[in-house]
Amino acid sequence: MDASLLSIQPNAPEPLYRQIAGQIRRLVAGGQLRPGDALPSVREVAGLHAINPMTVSRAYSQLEAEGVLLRLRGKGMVVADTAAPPDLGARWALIDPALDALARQARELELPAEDLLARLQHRIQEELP
Amino acid sequence: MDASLLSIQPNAPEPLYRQIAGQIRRLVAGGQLRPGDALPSVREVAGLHAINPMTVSRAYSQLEAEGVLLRLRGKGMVVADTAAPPDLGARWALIDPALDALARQARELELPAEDLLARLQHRIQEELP
Amino acid sequence: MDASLLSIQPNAPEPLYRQIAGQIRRLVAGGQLRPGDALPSVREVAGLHAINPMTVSRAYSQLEAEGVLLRLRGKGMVVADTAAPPDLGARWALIDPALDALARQARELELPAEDLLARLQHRIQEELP
Amino acid sequence: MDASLLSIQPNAPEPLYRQIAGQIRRLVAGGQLRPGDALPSVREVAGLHAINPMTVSRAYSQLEAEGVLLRLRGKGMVVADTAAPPDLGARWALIDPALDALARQARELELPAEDLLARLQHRIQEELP
DNA sequence: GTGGTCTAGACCACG
DNA sequence: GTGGTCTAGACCACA
Repeated sequence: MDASLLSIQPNAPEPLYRQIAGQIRRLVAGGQLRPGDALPSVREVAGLHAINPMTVSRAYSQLEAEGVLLRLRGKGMVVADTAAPPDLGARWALIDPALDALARQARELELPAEDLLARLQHRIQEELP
Repeated sequence: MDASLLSIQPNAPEPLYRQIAGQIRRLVAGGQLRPGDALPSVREVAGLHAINPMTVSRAYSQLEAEGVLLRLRGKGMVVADTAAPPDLGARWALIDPALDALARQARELELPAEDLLARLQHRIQEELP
Repeated sequence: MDASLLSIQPNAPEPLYRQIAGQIRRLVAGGQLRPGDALPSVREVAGLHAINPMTVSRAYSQLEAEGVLLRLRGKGMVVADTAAPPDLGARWALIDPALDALARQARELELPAEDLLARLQHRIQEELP
Repeated sequence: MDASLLSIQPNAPEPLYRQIAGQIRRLVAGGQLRPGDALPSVREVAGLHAINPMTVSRAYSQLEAEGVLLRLRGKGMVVADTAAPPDLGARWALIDPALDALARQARELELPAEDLLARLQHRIQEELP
């Protein structure tokens, strides 16, 4: 996996280490990262995104505690063989809070569902920077 | 406005005061709360949701500083006359971060856009508890 | 719970934060810390043992992730209600690795079991500093 | 000495090289390895346990520096003649940290000393895999 | 008052 | 080369 695939937003309210952990967790759950795949080294991610190595390490450690990643001593982190295989239910569960938040906000703002869905579709399909 | 309309989730990662402020901000932007409308008292909200009154007060103060609410001495908080009128662009801007987060997560999880849109539509239209 | 009950050995091979986490985990499993009991604040433990607050915080965070502790916002950490009640099997499981290591080392050193048991009994019953 | 006598646990928290060094140190102190006895080659140990040869070499080098092992050119490592003869005090000293850790953990878990001693006795006497 | 996050930098452990 | 641990210190978020 390439370190540049991670998207870090320093000004977001979500802490950096949780942004990283969340992305990797979803990439594993979605099957874009498979058991055995190597992750970019702590120093590589930290250097590329100009953040502290400890911040990256914290994300990795948390995922290791969850069983998502495995630490190969002296070699780095890989996706664990024991990581749950992509399971549709689990994937929906991971996105559910965000879905819920969006729906609630749309109701509060009285934004028409039709327009919201159109915007979301466009946002999903657009090319990434 | 009735205090019970606020939805507070103590275990969510989003801080309580920001949950409260965000909801009120969106209800005003969406037109469900109009200039002059009274807000429930700090005590009422705090008592109903079993949270610290200071937390509610902090949300109100922040909205007052933004010009969304007005503190009427002896009468409590009301929606300010100077609050920006419901503006479609502003409303979309308020929901944009959530929209963006959802789209990104869906891509990472490789969830089909079609299913996501269907779920969102259902979630928006369902009755609230 | 009193911060002075924690025993920190800076020169042990086991990292400080894991020493702390392990002790609390065992005190909860053994019933000496019960659900709802408050833990000493990060700053208190750090100050008393002359270690960095972050080190203590790391132990607490890990136990929170395990479900042993609960973070009461603005009030500190308490033993979680959902923490497993003292279970004899679980307690033996927690001590099993140490038991195993001791037995193996005794065999390698060809130390007589009788003497080892006598020493252990004495060590368990002796007064603590 | 046969390489298969070494017990290596890759997932234990104790580093591999220290597992190896500790075992050999204890076998020498206990008299199961005597001065002049040959040790299995680095390659043999590494191959059998599927670990990095450098890890084995590091353990050997450390023991050589301690005076426990001697590097005979062309013949491999042997137990040094100058290795301290089995001394009862030294043997107890080697096991003391483990004894201490076990006692402390038992107290924290409030496990009865009687049961602990019984389990330990059973564990010492049982056959090894 | 509480805990959380992040940084910069040092040093260690491991392969 | 890899990750881990710890520190000192700054600043934030929350109640």
